[in-house]
Amino acid sequence: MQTMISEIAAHDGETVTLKGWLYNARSGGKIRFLLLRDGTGTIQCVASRADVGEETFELIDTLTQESSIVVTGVARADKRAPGGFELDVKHLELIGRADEYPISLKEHGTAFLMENRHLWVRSRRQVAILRLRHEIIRAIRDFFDNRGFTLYDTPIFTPSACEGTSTLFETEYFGEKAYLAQSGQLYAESGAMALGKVYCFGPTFRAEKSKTRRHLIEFWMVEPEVAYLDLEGDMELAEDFISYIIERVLENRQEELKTIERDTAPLEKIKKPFPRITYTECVDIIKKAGHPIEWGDDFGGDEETVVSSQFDAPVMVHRFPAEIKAFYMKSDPEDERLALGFDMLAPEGKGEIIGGGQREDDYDTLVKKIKAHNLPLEAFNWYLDLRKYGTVPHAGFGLGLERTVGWICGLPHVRETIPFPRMLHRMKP
RNA sequence: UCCGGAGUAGCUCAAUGGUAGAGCGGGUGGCUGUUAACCACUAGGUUGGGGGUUCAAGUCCCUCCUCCGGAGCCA
Repeated sequence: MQTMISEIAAHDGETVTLKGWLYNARSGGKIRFLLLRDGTGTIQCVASRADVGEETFELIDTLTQESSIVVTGVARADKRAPGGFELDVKHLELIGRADEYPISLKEHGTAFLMENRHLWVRSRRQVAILRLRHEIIRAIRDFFDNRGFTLYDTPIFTPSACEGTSTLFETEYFGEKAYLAQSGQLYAESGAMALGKVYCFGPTFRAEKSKTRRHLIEFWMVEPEVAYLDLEGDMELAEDFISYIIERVLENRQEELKTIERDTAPLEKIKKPFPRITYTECVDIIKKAGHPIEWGDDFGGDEETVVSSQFDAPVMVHRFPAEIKAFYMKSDPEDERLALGFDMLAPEGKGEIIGGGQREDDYDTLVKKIKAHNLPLEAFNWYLDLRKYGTVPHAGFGLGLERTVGWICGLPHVRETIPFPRMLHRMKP
């Protein structure tokens, strides 16, 4: 029977079998220290010539880093051991001898680590980050599932753009042009009219030549869409959503946060309600900070940081100029120049993690907006049907998973938040 | 795509235009409590590719490639 290293404390004094990989080895004259990892943790195994016998002792001296081994021995609490417990080895079996492992315990450059991403994921830090990603995904699903949302999977092959602005990956679909989805939103809107409250959650693709610490070419996005919801309700939903994710991570993943040396104080400070400020107020804040900006300009990374650094919690900026926002956004009835949309900016200068808002629900207005954005009307016939057959006010948003993971983990770059990041000019391994 | 920086041993980095080096990793040996162990010895190089200047180029010039950082666009 196999015992996982994370559960070793429950087996103090017992004989257990651990299965894993050799992380590091140190030797004394007649004693060997083997650091074993199994994906749940690491433990120091101690082997003496007298305990394991001549043959096994010599085998141990030939073990290379990352060789897979099965070790049986007695678990024992020991202050000298990293992790508090160690294993007195009785038997050791070599499963697969590793070739010279490229990733040593010393420092490496980013390029080298990215080229060896398939091996890099074994390292302690990467394991912790991937577990945090998993926790965040589970929290996302639980949040919506517990609130009566239905998962509504949207297609990845799509016949046309949903926003004219971003660049799409073009591919071929049995002789027809097809594009990889850059958002599931328009399809999710059809789900809201069928099921009331839905969300889609999947990979999305943007062929933008973006080369920054916040961009991936392929990234995961969760997009809720709710019938009979307005902008204010949408912002409340987003605020509850983010609060829930943070709460879950702090509750379940202290160990991993410690491993990656994340200071949790900024996360613990996050409490509802989140600040809500209008785009127009934002422009004033940015101007006062000495950045040149005019009403009507979109925010760059620096501008976002100026705004978000003024608050402990994520800040929601709403009512952007309609001109710089997508065609499907509803205009503010109190000021037609404004769109009923919002962005949520993460604290600590991590930038936009959510974009969303209320959708245009009037048929004629939507047709005008599609035309004004120079988009082909016929591609949106099905979408316009949603306004033709029982239109209702509705709203939703999209959350970028990798940016959220990067923020919560306190990482400077999103490339470590997904097992195999697809970036500009990098598709290997 | 634009602006900046960098490519030297498996990895991280040194080397005034004048004989390419260290630490780690690998190999061999030593050590009974190591914590990225330590000590000794040892192997390991077309200095990113191509062209040029020079008596002489890792070093200077041109060009291409790759990577890193930033900008724009966006989640």
